[in-house]
Amino acid sequence: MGRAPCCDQTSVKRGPWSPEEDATLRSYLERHGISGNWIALPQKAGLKRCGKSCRLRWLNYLRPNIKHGGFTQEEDNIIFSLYKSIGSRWSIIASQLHGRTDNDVKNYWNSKLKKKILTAGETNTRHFAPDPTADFHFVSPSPPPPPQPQVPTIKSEAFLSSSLPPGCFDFNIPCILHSYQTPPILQQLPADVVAIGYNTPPVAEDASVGSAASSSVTTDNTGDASFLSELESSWTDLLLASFSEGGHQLPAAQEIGFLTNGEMI
DNA sequence: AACCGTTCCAACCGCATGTGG
DNA sequence: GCCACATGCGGTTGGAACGGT
Repeated sequence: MGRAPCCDQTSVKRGPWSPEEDATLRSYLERHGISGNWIALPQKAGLKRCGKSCRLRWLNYLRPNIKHGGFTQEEDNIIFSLYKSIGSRWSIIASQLHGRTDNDVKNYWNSKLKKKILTAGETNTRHFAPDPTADFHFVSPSPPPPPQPQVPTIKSEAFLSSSLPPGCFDFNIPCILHSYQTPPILQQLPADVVAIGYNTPPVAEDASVGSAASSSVTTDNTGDASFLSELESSWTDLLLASFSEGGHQLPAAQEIGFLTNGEMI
């Protein structure tokens, strides 16, 4: 006995949507909005479609400001960076790209971008068509180089979170970006560090700095590092974690350690 | 022109998660 | 806390379009 279908499969139309159906759905939603019940919508709108199908059609195709096809290099970079960090969380990835749907991003990844990256990998390209003007550059998943010798911070610059890819922050806060050649000395971190991490052997097993078993060190000013626990340890991951945690109580100013196997992103 | 393989994308399916009673 | 239902999400599929032979 399988799962019960969400609607009567015999009385609903399936397959491609006709222009008339699109117009009916669009017109209904423009008049009534998405009032919270997709299941009841088809009947109210006079459509012989499953509610889930209506929802999908609206979200992926009819919704205003949807972009189709023509992904830019910058979008490629963002998709790859996020995929590398969080995997196939298409809705999250899509939320970082204005006007893109999860379905679109997923299709694009499966049909084009994955092959593009594999091709780039075969040619042993360290960087995948980096865009020098982009805020966010992608680093190909090549094996990490040997650990670097301990040297102090080599670069520090201020930036606004709004200069990061769209959606990373829903608010605009000043940040200070430090680049390290090696993991920072934890004891010297300022009190308002939100998240730090490194991808070399951990130096401390301490409740305030997270789990050594994950090969990462995390901390935040709220004392709650759990939101980072499932992420793989790399500075890229931690940067994204910090930026995607809009619900966290972030201080007015942040310091975020940032290391990518010795490379700046 | 006909056939065949490939690509691309809209749509479906079913599980996971959220929410209200 | 439990249950039922709605919604969200990611994997998969079907078929149209396209290109090569």
